[in-house]
Amino acid sequence: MDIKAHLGALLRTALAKVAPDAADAEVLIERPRDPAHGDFACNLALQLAKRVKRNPRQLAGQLVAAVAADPYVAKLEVAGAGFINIRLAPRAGQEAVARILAQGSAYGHTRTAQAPKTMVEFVSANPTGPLHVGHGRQAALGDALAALLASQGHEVTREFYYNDAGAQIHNLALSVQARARGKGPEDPGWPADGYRGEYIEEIARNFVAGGGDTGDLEAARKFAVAALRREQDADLQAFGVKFDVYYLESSLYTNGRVDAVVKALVAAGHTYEQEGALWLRTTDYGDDKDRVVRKSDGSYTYFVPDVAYHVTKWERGYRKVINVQGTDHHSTVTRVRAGLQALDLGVPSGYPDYVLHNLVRVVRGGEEVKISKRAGSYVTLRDLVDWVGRDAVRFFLVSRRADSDFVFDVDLARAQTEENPVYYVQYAHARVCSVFSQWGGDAAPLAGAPLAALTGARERALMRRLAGFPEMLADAARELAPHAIAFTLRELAGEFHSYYNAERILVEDEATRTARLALCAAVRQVLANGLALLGVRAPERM
RNA sequence: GCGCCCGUAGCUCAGCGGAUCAGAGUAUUGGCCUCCGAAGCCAAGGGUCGUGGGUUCGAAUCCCGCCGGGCGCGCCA
Repeated sequence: MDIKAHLGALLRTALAKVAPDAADAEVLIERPRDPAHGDFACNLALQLAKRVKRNPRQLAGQLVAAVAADPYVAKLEVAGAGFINIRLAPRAGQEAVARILAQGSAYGHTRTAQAPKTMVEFVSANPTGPLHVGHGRQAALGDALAALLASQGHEVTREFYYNDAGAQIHNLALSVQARARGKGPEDPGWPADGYRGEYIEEIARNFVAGGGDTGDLEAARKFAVAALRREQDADLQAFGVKFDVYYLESSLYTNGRVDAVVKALVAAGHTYEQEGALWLRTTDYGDDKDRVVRKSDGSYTYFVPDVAYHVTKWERGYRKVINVQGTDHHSTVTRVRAGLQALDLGVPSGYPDYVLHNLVRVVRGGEEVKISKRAGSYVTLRDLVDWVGRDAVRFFLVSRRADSDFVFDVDLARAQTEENPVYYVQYAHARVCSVFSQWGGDAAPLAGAPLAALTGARERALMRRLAGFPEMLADAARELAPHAIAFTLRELAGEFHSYYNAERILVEDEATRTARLALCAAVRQVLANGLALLGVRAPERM
C-alpha cells in the first residue's frame, strides 16, 4: 500500500470535519529528515491558517483530534509553528521488510500497463581517440539513468551515436597516414589539425604492419576508425556499459535522410538564401541567431544530420528521449529542438530532453591536466579504471549532480582507494552476507517470518529508509538524477553499520533472531537493488 | 559584451517545486576489537549557505543587482 496516500486520506477526512470550507486544499505529506520529527509530517495547518482565520497551532490541534484511529499510525502530534508530526506504528516498517523479502530484486521497481518507449543517448564519442574521463562520467551517468528509468517502467534503449563521416574523421585519416609515412607533429607536411597523440602512431604502425598502403587515405581512415571503435568498446565493456544500438552518422547521408530534412525545411518555408548559403530561421524558435544549413560550398553544417538523427528517434517511436551531453554542447539544445519544430512533425517543443553535465577537470600532481586529444596528454577512462577499479570509478562519477563542477584528483583517487564511499556500501552488503554464512541458514524461509520484535530505534530508522526506497527511485527518475541513489545507499549503509555495531543479530531468542535476520536480508536486498542500478557490484566477500 | 551553468565546513560534495534545514563524507582530536568482518562504530571541534537587496508570517531554496569560476557565442564538429 501507499502509506503516503493513506495518511493523506486520513488528514483530508479530518480536514473536512474541522474546516469544511477548506476541504479542497491540497494535503502534502512529507518525510522530515530528522527522525525526531516522526516518520511523516504535514504542514497543512500552516498553509491554511490564514485562509480559515485560525491560529496554525490551534488548527493543527483540531486536525490531530479529528484524525480517526488507524492501525498504521502510532502517534500524531503538533510541533513547532503548527506542523503535524506523524509517527507510524512499527507495523508499517515491518510490512515493508516483508514486502522486500517477497519481491526481491523487483523491490522498488514499478510496472506500467504501457511501458513508454524511451531512449537514453550517451557517450557518443567520435572514433578519433580513446575515451577520456568526461566520457566516463557520461557512461556512468547515462547507464545509471537508463537503468533507473527501466526500473520505473520504461522500455529503455541505450544508444551510441557516432560521427564516422565528418571533418574530424578526415583529420584522423590524414594523421594516421602522416604517421605511417614516418612524419611526426613537428615535421613539415604534418596535417594542420592533426591528432598528435601517441595512439595515432600505434595505429599507423599496425596499419603498415598489416600491409596497409600509405597512399590510400580511405584505407587509412577505415583502419583507424575500426581500431579506435574496438578500443572504445573494450573500455566500455571493462566499465560494464553496454549499448543496444550504435547509430552511424554516415548512414544518414547514404540513406538520403539528410537531403530529405533539408528539402522538408525548405518546403516548410522556414529557410532563406543569403550570401550563397541556406539559412534556417531558428530565431523563430528561441535561438539568438539564425543558423546556416547549407554552406556556400554546397556542404551541410553538422547540425543538419543532428536534426535528421533526431527525426529518426521520433519516427522509431521514442516519445521520451534523453540526451546525455557535456555542457559544452548546450547551444545545440536550442538548435536541435528548433530544427525539429521547423519540420512540423508534431514533435513537442521540449523534445528531446537533455541532461547536461559539467566537464570533469582532472588534477594530477597539483596541476590541471588538459583534456585534449590533439595534445595527446589526457587521462583516459581506462587509466582511471586501472588505478581505482571499475566499481569505485562508477560510484564516484555518478555520485554527483550532473551539473555540479567536478574535480577528479587523480592522486587522491589513487591514494584514497580504501576511503572511497563505494567500499562503505559494498562492505555493508558483504557484512550481511557474512552474518548469514555465520548463521548457516538461507534467507529465503525468512520471507514470512514474524517481525514484531523489530521495535528498536535503530531498527525503526532502517525500516524507514527501506520503506522509502521505492519513492526515492520514483523521484530520482522524475528528476533524471541518479546521484540520489548513491546518496541513499550511503545513508542506508551507515544506518546498517550503526545497527550492526550496537545490536547483535544472532541472539539466543529465536523470535528476535529471526526478525533481525529478516531485517538484515531486507537491507542486503535494497543495497543490491540500488547498486545494480548504478552498475556497481554487490560483493558477498571483500 | 551576450547566453547557460556553478559558488554551502580546511577539502570533496548533498540539500534548492520555502517551514521540524545548517547536513554527509573526508581531514583533525579523543574513545571502542576475549563476542556476528575495525574497509566498521561512538564522540568533539569546524560554516553569518559568495555578496547586497526584494517577495514572504517564514529564504541555502524564489526574484533582481554585484563579485568570483566554468562552458558556449563559426558557412568547425
